[in-house]
Amino acid sequence: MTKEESIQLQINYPEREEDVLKFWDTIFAFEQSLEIRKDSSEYIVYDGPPFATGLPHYGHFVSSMTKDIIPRYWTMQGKLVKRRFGWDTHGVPIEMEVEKDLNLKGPSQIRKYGITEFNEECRRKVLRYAQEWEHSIRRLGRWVDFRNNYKTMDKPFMETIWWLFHKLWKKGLFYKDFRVMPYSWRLSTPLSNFEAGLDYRLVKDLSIVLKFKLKNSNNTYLLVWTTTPWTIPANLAIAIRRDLRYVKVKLDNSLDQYIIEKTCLNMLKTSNFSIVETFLGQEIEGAHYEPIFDYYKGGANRVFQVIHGDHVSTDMGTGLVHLAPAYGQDDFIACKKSGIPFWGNHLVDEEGNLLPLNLNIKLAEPFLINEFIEKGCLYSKDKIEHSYPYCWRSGTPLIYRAIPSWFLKVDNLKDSLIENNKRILWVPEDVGRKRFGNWLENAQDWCVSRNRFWGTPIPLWECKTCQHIKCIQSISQLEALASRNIEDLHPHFVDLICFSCEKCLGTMYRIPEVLDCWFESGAMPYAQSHYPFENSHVFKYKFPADFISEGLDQTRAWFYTLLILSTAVLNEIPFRNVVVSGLVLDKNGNKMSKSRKNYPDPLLIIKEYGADALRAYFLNSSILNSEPLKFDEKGVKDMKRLIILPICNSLSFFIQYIKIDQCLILQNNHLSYLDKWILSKMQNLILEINIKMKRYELYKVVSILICFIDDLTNWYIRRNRRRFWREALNLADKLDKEAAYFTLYSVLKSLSKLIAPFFPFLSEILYQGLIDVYKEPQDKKSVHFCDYPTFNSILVEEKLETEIEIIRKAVNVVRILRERAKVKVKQPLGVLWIITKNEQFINCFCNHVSILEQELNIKQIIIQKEFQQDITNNIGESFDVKDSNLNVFWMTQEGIDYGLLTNLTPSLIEEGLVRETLSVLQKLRKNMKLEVSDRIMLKIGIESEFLMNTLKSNEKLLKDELLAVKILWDTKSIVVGQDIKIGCFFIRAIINKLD
RNA sequence: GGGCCUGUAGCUCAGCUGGUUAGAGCACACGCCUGAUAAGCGUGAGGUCGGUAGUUCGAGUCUGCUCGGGCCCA
Repeated sequence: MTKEESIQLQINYPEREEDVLKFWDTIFAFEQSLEIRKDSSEYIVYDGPPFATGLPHYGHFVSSMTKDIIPRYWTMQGKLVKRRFGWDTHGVPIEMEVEKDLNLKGPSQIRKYGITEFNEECRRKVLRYAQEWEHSIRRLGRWVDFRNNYKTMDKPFMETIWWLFHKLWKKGLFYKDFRVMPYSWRLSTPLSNFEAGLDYRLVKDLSIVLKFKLKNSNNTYLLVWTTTPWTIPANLAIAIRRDLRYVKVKLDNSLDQYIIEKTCLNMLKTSNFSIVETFLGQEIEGAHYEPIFDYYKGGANRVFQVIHGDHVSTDMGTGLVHLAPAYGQDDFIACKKSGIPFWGNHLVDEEGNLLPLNLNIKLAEPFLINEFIEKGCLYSKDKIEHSYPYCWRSGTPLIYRAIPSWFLKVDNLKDSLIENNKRILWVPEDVGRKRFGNWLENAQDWCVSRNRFWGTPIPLWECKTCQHIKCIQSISQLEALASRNIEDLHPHFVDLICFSCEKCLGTMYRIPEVLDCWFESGAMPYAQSHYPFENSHVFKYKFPADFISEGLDQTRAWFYTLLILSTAVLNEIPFRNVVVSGLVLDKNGNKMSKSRKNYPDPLLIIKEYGADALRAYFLNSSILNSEPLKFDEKGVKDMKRLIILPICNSLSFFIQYIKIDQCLILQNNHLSYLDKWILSKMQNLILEINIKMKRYELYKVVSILICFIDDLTNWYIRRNRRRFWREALNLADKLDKEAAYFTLYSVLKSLSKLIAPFFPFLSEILYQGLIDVYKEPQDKKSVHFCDYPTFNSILVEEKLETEIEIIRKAVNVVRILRERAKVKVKQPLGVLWIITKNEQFINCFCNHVSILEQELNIKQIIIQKEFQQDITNNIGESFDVKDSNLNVFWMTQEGIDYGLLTNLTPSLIEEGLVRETLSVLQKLRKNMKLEVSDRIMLKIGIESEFLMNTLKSNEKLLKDELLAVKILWDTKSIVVGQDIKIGCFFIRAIINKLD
């Protein structure tokens, strides 16, 4: 590698990554990495399937990275880690998109258009970004099998879903009930909660307070608040909260007494009243009242009474809330808890007509108000402004409506869910213990049916005659019943199939609902292998997963459905370890949004800084500890600077000199103490990273790595440069040089393997660069085929590490002293006193006195227990201690006093000038982009006779250091060029490269 | 409305079980170093640790309340 090439490596690093991609292709690296572990035990990872209806965003990059690091790590640990990509293909997003594309509004139009055509359109469109996904994920460096992928719409996948459904059906875990859902009366269809959130508008609505007469009292009324008068005919109960304080008030000018929550008294239109009684809500719980309408009279035992409702608040209204379980989610839940059922006869039809009046609910409101007035039960009428959901397709206000639905009983699973969850390692712990734990504690039955078209049909056939229900568990079973082949399991195929009822010989039709697509992703461990129809013998090796990782938003989604299904079917945990990632926000902490374009294209970021820089950025944040990340391009740039470039530079440094030295014998018999030190540091790094990885604390890895890189580049390499370049004139020098090469080579080699899981490209570049110059017998074609480095305690030198730490601190202190004294490091100084009573420190400084002298450019270092002002050594010209004023700067740190003598002697000044000149001329060499081994001819022009003499008397040194074959001395004015400042003098210099 | 997370320097964040004078990186200013490094190192300025009330000899840390931000659920 030439200098030019090494610069290329840094500047075009992202292009080098692309070379690596090509290299991997040519050697079939991913396939090969699996092949070499084919006889090993498996480490199982599951891929949570994403939707390919949009391009991958940063969140996907984060989880793709995580799902790459962990498999790479465990592969290098000797496991076989198969990685299969999965696609989610069913659900609301794709149906909505296709509806828009085909300009269809709602189910009736879809039916008219044709479910077959609609579903086939969904099938065509759902994977249209799959290519882009594959490209992005490949560019990120993730190794995953796209070819052998699974899709939730595949026939085998869907068949397993049926089998699973049947299994739970047999256990009696499904039941039919109502679920209150957002409902568009304009389109006559329930909407998903997601769709309901699409169009919230600020609107003015009626806000009325009604009087409900308490039973068995002549004049006591409950004051009940509502903003939906049209639901009053469907009233079944009134909710209070047990813990709130209610009052009974008596109006001054009336015999009426009203019950209202104490802090809601301002809802009374008058202040002329007196409080008769104060009591807790629980005291009127169970009280019966007289309904305003009698549509539901006699419908059930427990109707028309006061019950507890968790949702009752005092912010608005009266603290008493009207409940119509058919038309409100809270209403339904509160009633269900109190044993008040909704039995299915609606007062509002599917088009939104209030049946008793045969008028649309909104148009009916004025008539209802009149009726309230006539019945004498309207207490007050107002308008309030609030936000209310509208139908995103038709623009009409949504209502809530009880829809017949199928539920999975979670209640009897709850204890097992909680127990099983304790066996899962969550990162971070709190998400599992608290967030997920609490969610499990309060787990509600899961509504698994959806009123949609593009999904896995619920495999239930119902007899039109006797309502008998049959659950189908396999394609062959259905084929037998239908006496024909079934090519596909989507509704537009299987809904055509009916057969005769085994009970009454009536005809059985499939129920219209499809399954919640979360059921499908939760069933992915079984369905991806078409278990148990195929692969049943290997399933036990594929379950549970050792590892999964997704975003925090999956707590109640994928993580939950995986656990529910595995608990229900096998009473097993579905995964042993899970890393929960946070959300990627834009630079300012806002949600990233495609339409606002408030973030840079991920592929452009990769093109600019490299995939490994992006990976390092994510890895270094706490996003893998579930915390949100404000994405900032600058952070990616920093990672390139702190990790990518130093490692590239270390490699090019090594290669540069080893190429010059040509013959190289790697040996380790003459290691210097710094060699031992960096090797020891490397062992610690190996140990720490392995610990973090086994705890799945990925977010702690990068900071440890950055410290090591600093040790390597800013101390080991910098301190040892001379060992690499100096000519080895005798055997000792030669052995020393070899030791240096050996050390740096082996450290970089270990580093390449160590970082391979995290930075697959950088590690490959490093590894290939190393084996290109020297190949060891155990070397592999790719770094990713290697075993992960293991900790070797024999190489650990604790005492040495401590000593170097002390020395580095001392160097820093004295640098500060120099700065305060305003003396550059280039200017040699005579004496440094280090005063300490600590024996350990004294030993340490004595052991490494030469390193201090070099680092600090000081002639004599005096280490003492007490300060004694005797300068015994000759430091060029001896100081006249008695006559001259010693100028000493002092500083104390950690019990050590440092005293820096700043008096300059002529010889010190001379040496400083020479160093200054050398530095300036080296810079000139560098600016000319000379190779480090290029010989030059130097022409130098100097005005000052003093400087001229000084430099001339150091001519040999100048020639050696600058690789100058010849130096021509001249007066400054003769030499063409810019003035260069040396101390208080000026020179000019011209460098000519010799061939 | 509920659960969880979060609030520390201009920005991004460390600060474990309470314990001297609250740290790092970026940015800024100044300086230094360089025979790999389009790099690196040092110094400086900058904070009533969201607010408040408590517990304590002692609170950024624990508790209550409160304000702001986020995610999920309703």
